[in-house]
Amino acid sequence: MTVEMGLRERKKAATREALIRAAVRLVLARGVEGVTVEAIADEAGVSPRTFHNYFPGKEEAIVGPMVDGVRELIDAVRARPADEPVWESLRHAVVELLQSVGHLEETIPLLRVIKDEPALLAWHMRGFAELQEELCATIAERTGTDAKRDPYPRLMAGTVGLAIRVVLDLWTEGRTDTDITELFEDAFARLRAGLPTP
Amino acid sequence: MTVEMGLRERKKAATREALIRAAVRLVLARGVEGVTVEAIADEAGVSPRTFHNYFPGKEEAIVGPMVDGVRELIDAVRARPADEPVWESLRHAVVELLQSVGHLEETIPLLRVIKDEPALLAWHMRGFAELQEELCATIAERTGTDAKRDPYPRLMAGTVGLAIRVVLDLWTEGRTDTDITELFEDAFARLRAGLPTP
DNA sequence: CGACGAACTTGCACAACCTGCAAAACTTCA
DNA sequence: TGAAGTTTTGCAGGTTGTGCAAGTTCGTCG
Repeated sequence: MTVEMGLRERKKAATREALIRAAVRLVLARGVEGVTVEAIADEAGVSPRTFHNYFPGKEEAIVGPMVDGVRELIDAVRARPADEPVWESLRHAVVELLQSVGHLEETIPLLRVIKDEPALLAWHMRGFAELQEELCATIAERTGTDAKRDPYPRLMAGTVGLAIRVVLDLWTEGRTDTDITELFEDAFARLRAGLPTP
Repeated sequence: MTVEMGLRERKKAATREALIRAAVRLVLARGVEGVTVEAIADEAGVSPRTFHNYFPGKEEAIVGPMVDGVRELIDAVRARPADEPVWESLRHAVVELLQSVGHLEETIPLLRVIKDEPALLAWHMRGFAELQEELCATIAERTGTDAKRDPYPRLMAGTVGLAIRVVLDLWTEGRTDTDITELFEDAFARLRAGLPTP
């Protein structure tokens, strides 16, 4: 995947990474209101102006990890064998993603902060919307449907997004001790079955 | 519904309404970037400071109509007979809402602007997230499930939200000439059937 | 190697945003 | 009418986000 990036692009990626890390760390420590763009830039060792070359605002940087995760999911779906049923491709890709989630100790508090802060939640949701749009395109491609007219690929993409979101929510609230993968499999299966009353 | 509000509250509601109208009109005319809070406040006949007493930023005002629509949906669901199956209550409530949508000529362009502007899309999606949370509570109440542990009410609320969003998207892009209500019924039915391949 | 062109960083300036605070205007109720 | 409570408004001040131009670093070709 990471094929021979020149020093230039490596540096750029590193800066982006550093900014995201700094943003997340500071927000977890001081809360969203207690963090300024200047502080994040400082922590990452660049000027505030440079921060704005990477992100329009601090929200985008904080939500950064999620957006990156989204990219991975899309790639994972694309990497599945082309003759596999779409449902299965999606299920496998999500499970892979959930199992490879690092920083669990950091992810949960971050999700909590996001949920509590309207501005963060907004950008987080937008990230999901983006995911669904790309997923939709991928699905349409696979199934040979027309994403512009047929509701099918959109509904499918939305269903996957929904399952992920619900599982993440439940998991974040910590009311369940079930494994997150299992939680997802359950939710996904229910949706595939038309959500029968339990 | 509007039960005997004193002059005070009526004025407040009117101001809010005026601000939303002003915001939407200006945005449709000049685009998001071309509109300042000051201009919106001017158009509505109040001071900029007053604008901020009602909305934290212009995004919230622009997305206002959608949020209000959400409230109506929740009320409509609550108004359905308690012994009706939840699926049916939801379906009826949404259909009622879709049929009572006024300002069609204004709604479509507004949705387009929202879709194109990241900041607006973000707040719009957040509005939907709010909807789903409230819907979830209502559904949990109806079905006697525990929204904190059981994925069921969340999945159901999410499914409804998904159907609405997909239909709105398709409709906004204007690629279809199907009636929006019919579009929704179709999407909803598919989801209830577990989204079979067409 | 060396030097040129492209890309990235930075400071500066500026307009807009948003919030707290206190004074003024208005509504409510007795 | 007058007291109590609510809303509007101006002001002050910190934060945000972007365009521009100058400086710096990287890639490449002679």
